[in-house]
Amino acid sequence: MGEKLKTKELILTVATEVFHNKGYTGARMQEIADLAQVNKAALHYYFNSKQQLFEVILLNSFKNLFISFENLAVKKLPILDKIDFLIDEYSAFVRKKIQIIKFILSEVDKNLPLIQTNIKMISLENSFIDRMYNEFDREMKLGNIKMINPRHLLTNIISMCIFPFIAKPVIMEINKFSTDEINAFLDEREKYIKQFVHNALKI
Amino acid sequence: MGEKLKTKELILTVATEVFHNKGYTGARMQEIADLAQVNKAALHYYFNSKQQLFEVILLNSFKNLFISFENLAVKKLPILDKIDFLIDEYSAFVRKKIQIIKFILSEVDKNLPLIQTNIKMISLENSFIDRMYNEFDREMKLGNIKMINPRHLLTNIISMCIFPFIAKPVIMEINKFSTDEINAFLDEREKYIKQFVHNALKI
DNA sequence: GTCTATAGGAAGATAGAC
DNA sequence: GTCTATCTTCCTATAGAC
Repeated sequence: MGEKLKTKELILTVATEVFHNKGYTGARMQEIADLAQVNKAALHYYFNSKQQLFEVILLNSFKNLFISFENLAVKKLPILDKIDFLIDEYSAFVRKKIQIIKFILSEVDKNLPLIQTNIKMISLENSFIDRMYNEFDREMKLGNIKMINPRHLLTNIISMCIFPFIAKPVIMEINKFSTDEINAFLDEREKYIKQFVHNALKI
Repeated sequence: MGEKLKTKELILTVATEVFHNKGYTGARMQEIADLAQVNKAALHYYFNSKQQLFEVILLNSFKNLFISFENLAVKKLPILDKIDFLIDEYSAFVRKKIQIIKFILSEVDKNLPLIQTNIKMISLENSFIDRMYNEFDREMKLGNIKMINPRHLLTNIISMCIFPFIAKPVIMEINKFSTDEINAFLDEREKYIKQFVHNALKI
């Protein structure tokens, strides 16, 4: 039984890799079987169909992304320092999980009902997001930062942290960057995002 | 001869639609033929292979996106008003071209050499982007707005305008928005992006 | 230039031996 | 539980008639 669980998890691991890299329509059951060093029949034995295997992986990926997000350490810091900390955490997160983020963004549209019916399993009571909104609200009312809709503030920060990594090759072409230059540009972004957000929020 | 050109362009039009919606691996030559009301053989007669048809469409799409970007009206306005104008233009642009933007972002990675060898055909001398950078520089030196690396400033603005539309369903789930709520949220974003950028740049 | 017919192969899925 | 062999369907591409 130990061995059996191992096989199923091995398939899931390599299938995750393949789906993340190729997307649903680009993924091939044969490639997954080869990488897992099992036969195609084993894939169907454990997961019934490509669609069902994919759904397991999409939901896992979505949950992982959510949980990573939720588990961002929330140190007790002055609000602007905390925002700096968040920008560092988001940026590190994006660098590490860029492939999953791209996968989710490209597949989520066609599978929204699936995600919506399964999302409730993820506890979202008093979530990290809600706590951030509350904290933004409190600090604004205390007069520590400028007034701004907290949801748009967080959306702005996340957009600035994630989008350039998704659009890396396009930004590269627009700016006529070499490979070294685009990488240096992405590396220095945290500094400029922090500066930008500070300027936007400081009273 | 008139009719022949028409057929080729008809195929190109419907193929563009299909590739934009399904991506390369999801697109089917049969579907393109059906929508164009021609036979599959006609597709190969005009474009030789799926790959070559795709490459024509990817390059066209990339050029169109570039050109739309370049052709943004550059009215003579005070810098902060001009930035407001740009945010409006970018947002309208994203709303109209979201499908192309997603297509480019998902396909550009695997086809970077193709794009790089063909990008030179697009004139980029004294481009819109470069003129914006120069204008940002000038206004900063004049003391009209705060100092910030112009490339990061433009990247910040574009990220805030585009990313929420790409991540629409994810933002919807994170915020527990209904369909109406997420649409209202996206509609009101321009206002908050402008406010945010103003706060970040005003001396 | 456009069609029918079909080649040739790859894909997902299943039956049945072990 | 894992395999080989095979089915069926689908896909890209081509040959050849008109």
